[in-house]
Amino acid sequence: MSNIGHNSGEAAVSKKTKAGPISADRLKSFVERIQKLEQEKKDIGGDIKDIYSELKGVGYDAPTVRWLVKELDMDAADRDERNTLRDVYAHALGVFA
Amino acid sequence: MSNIGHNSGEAAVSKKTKAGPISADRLKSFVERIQKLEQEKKDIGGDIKDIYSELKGVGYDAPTVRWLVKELDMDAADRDERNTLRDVYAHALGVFA
Amino acid sequence: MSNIGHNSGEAAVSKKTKAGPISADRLKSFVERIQKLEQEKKDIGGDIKDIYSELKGVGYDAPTVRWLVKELDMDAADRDERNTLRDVYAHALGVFA
Amino acid sequence: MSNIGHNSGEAAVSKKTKAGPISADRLKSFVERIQKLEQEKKDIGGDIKDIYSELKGVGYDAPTVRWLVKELDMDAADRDERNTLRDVYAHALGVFA
DNA sequence: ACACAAAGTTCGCGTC
DNA sequence: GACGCGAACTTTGTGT
Repeated sequence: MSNIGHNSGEAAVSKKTKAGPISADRLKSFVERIQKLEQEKKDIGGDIKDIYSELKGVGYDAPTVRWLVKELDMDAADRDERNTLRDVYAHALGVFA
Repeated sequence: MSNIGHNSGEAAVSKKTKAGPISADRLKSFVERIQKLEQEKKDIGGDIKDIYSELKGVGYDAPTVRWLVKELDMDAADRDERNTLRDVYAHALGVFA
Repeated sequence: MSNIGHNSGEAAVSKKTKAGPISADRLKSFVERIQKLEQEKKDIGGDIKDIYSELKGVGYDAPTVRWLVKELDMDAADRDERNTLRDVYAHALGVFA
Repeated sequence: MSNIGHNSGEAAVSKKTKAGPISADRLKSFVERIQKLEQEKKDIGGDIKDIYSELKGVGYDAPTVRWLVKELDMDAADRDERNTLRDVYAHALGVFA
């Protein structure tokens, strides 16, 4: 078997931990790239939040605008079918007449 | 004032709906600014996801890297105190000895 | 004041860690009560999921039913006002005509 | 039958909307079952929140207890492997030494 | 592998 | 001014 002295700890190792040579430099590079992007994403999130604040400050309703943005983001056909379906179900129950 | 008797629609109106003159143009402007930023944010989210895929492809464990990034994002002092507290509680229960 | 020289570890301790005598028994009791409730909550979640599966199995659309349940859970007046507001905004933008 | 010639809305109907005869009674039954369970779930959620309030009131740190409960819920072996992996990654980066 | 749904965390708001 | 409450966003897990 000639396993003397090396290969220690291979046998019982789960799939995850056996994942290969973990290069610290490579890991560091990945982490830094992610950190950078996370920061940008966070900044944009802040900008969006600012707009909602501003908008609310001049009398608009933020939740409604939020809803608007989401609806506009949807495909028109999908939205129509979804709404049709909702109507069918609501009428079946006799609610929201 | 000639407001006698009708008081048209003011009385029962809730705080939200009375919010003032809703300029369509202004609303449109707000919506578009938000849409633009949301798109950018989404794109960055995609980039981050790509990095995790790449990273996983070369043998790293994504959840662990995610954990790393989050830990690094914390203030060192806060992290230390949090960990100390966790140790105290765990030992109080006699678990994770 | 006679505080010279001892007082070890009191000064720099944050508000959180100074929180008083941590009784292991009491902590254990709290934890167990929470665990029990979490388990029940999880079970109910499973039951709900089963119903959606069943419902889907006989031809209903799960997302739509989900929407229905949520709408029914709302106060009627709130729902009406929300919908009115949405209409106003949507028409202001000239969308979803 | 008087359905000659129009075949109203069958042809272009998507998979979802063609889902079969929607019995209002059956739908109602499903909805009510879900509502009941959702209510119970919500109540339990409230109970759990109460415990955290109580616990905080006598000096315990809620986030730490939350963490404890979650850790206890995990399988011991999984937790160990997760921690090992975290150590490996942290040391690779030379952080949290 | 993608999308949907659930859970946890965090942020803003109203209250005391 | 702080605390508790509620909503919103993010992330994790699951089912297709």
